Amino acid sequence: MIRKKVNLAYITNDSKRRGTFNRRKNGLIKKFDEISTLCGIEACAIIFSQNDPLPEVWPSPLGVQEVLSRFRSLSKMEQSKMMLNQESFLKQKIQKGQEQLKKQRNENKRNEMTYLMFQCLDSAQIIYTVGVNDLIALSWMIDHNLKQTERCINETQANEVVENHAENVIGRESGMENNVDAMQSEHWSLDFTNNNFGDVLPFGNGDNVPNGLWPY
Amino acid sequence: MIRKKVNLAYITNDSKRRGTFNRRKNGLIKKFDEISTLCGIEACAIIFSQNDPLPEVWPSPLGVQEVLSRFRSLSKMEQSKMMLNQESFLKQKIQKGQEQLKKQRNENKRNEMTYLMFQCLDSAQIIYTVGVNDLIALSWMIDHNLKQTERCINETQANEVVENHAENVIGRESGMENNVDAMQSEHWSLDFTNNNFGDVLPFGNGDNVPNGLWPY
DNA sequence: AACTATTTATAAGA
DNA sequence: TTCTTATAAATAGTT
Repeated sequence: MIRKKVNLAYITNDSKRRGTFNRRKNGLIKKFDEISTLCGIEACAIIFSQNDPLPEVWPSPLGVQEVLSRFRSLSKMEQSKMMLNQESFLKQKIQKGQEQLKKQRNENKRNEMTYLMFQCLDSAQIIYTVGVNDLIALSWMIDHNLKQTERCINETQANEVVENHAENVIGRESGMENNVDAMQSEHWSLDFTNNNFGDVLPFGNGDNVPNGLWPY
Repeated sequence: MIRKKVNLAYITNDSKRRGTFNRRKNGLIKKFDEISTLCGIEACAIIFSQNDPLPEVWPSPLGVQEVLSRFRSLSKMEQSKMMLNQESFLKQKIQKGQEQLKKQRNENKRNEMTYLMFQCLDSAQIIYTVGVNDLIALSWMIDHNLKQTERCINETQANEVVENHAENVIGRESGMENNVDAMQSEHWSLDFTNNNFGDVLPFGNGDNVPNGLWPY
């Protein structure tokens, strides 16, 4: 059974590599069968193994010849266009990768801060080994969470008032509001309008968090 | 979200087909990247879409050219060998498919009969719309299940006698045995040594069920 | 080759 | 188009 994600690197163990090659080659060929059936397209694949001089081909030696002749019949213009496509494709891929990296860093940071926050709540004291930057981020996050909580409460209050047309719930709600006020007044707060986390955490915008990336 | 297994047939809806094509093409290319990284092999793929005259290629237009020249440099002998490989490969595939079909039919029959059996237990009467062949199969299955149950009970009895070194459990066990005897004597039974289900249900062997296919 | 715990791919919806 | 999510399919490591 699979015990972990595959490590995407050359498999040095010979028998493992052979096994993986065979399994994945079969999977690949099955996928070719499927896409050509589902989408009615022409395609071909040639896969050399490390040992066998004869390659595995799809759909068949003759089918490969047919696709190859269509491929070779592409005009020079089309071929150079294909090159350009390839180039822009690669650039696009790189850009996409960078965006995903940024996103992932953001999520990692968020998870770290959440963990830290719960650690603090647990031990009821700040963890002294974290750096000042993380403390700032943590504080910002607590601040943000509080504001969000308050917004939630206000919305709930507004809805309940509308739904009930009555005064008998106002007392309880006011109590909740007061609790939040108390929490906020006790909360250690910093000014986050200037910081140097722009690349990882989209601070510096107050609550105008761009791209929905941060904090939730 | 996926609601059912993909129906492996040409997708007539244009936009769905395009979507599926793009998704699967990307998956395919990812798999090529992976197998070549993991196993360090040479391979190439050319995938024409239905609309675009330019195909998608992997690993790149130049990479394709390299693999193609290696492919073309195969000797005539190697090429004909490849053809033969293809032929035996297809034969093997057909045989495998037929075996799986047989297996699946067997399992389907088994499930049907189990369902029918529970229907009968539920309504306490035979379902009159089933054919005589199914009734025979059903009866055989009930017969087999009873025998198996009896074997289980005998084994349990033997084990308990060994484990307890005592006589105070024999009474209960004898009672159970008697119940089974009673069930069997009331059970409508047929002779199954001759029938015409050989292809789907491996009857005709008494309890010598071949290949572990039937009944469980 | 068969099994199975997991990971990965992916169809449909938002 | 991209993201989400439920589900199907692939597959790594074992037997």
